[in-house]
Amino acid sequence: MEGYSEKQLGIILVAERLFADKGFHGTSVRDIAQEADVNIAMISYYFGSKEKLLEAVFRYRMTASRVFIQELVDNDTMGPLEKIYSLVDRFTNKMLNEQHFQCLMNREQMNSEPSPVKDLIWELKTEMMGLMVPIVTRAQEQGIFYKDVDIVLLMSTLFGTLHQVVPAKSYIRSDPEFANLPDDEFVEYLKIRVSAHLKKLFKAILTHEF
Amino acid sequence: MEGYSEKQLGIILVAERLFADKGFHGTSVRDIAQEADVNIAMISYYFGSKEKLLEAVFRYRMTASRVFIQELVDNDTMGPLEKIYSLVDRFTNKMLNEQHFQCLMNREQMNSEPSPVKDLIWELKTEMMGLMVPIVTRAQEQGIFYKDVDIVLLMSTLFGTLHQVVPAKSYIRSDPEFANLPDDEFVEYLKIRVSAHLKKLFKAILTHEF
DNA sequence: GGCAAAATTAAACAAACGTTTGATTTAAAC
DNA sequence: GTTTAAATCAAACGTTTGTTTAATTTTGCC
Repeated sequence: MEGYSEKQLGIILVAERLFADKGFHGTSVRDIAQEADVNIAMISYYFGSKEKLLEAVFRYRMTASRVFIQELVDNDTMGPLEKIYSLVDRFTNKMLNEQHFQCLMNREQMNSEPSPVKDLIWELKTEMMGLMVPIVTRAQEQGIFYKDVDIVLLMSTLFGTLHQVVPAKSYIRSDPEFANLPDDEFVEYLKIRVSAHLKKLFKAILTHEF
Repeated sequence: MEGYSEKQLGIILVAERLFADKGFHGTSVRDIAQEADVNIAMISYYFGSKEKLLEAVFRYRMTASRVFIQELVDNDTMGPLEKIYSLVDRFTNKMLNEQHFQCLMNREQMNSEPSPVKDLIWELKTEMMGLMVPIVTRAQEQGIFYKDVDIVLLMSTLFGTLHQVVPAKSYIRSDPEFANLPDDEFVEYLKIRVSAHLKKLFKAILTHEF
């Protein structure tokens, strides 16, 4: 299914960024073609349509997400809290490395009409839940985690916080403290800060310790 | 500045819903006109343009948000934790009562290009922060709240979780447990559940108690 | 009733949209 | 070198877009 040429991948990455920045309908195929430096017709030629291009963007990133989840499942040597920490760490990294795609996903999940893309998001959410729930419930049965935890909403807290961080970036950056910090360094700083915040939150709510 | 006729308000509310459901560019003025049962020209006639209509939607909801914030500031008889609880309660209610607008705000804050609407969102965020920070820092000085709290990210957690709840609604609802619960009752159930989750989170992280 | 302002309408506007066409170039295979 | 398929292109396609026009109706006031 995969195996994109350099040109095709260029289109996908440009589309990802523009869809994230301006929305699907706010981005014209001419915008994409111009920024990706290809002829307009190539988009239909390669992907069939603008809609299908959006799906291609999603499939491209979501296969990576699947691998990502599987790695977490396979690594079964850690204790529950370490597992949660690792999960938080990796999600934080993923989110801030894939800011455009995460914005796009945040946008698309709000659409009211059903679509193949919404189905993909739903699947991914279900898989994430299937990853998280067993870790927590097993630890609860072992008495390591407390029981009065709303796992579904805790996932909403995790993803909600991470999604919120992207638009909050410019807000946090407006602090003169970060005035002349290069953008990539600021992102690295953010990763550490966000991950620490989330770990503290999860530890407190799950173990009642600090 | 306010004082909309019934017809104008009808347009604003329809636009709010459609912008939230399909995005600004995904919604045509013809869609709005049809659902609001007015002639297409009335939108330009009343609001000037589609863009200005979006701004009108924002101004309409945000004046209410300002009042909302001021009420919280004025009510100064509570202790810090009660204040946080009240804040969580009211934000949860607001979020689930204004789902369309909150979706819309979530969408618009992601746009890359500056706009009057983005400025409004920025202002509101700043005001929210100005409300939250004094409550927490004062309680920290009094030794009631712990100091190792990232207030900015805690706000991201609050709004992120709440924003995430709207798209998560259908996910939670898919549980057979809620199969034949009327939608408004389900929303009331959600309010209680979300508010309880957030209070637990805030109490744990701020007071180290449960 | 008559008048002026506001509200409402159908129709038309140019611009932008996603997509397709048909011709042309490039690449690969024999 | 010829042939065949893939890639690329400018141009044009028919829609849909947001907005405006100019005519008509409704409204409020004297």
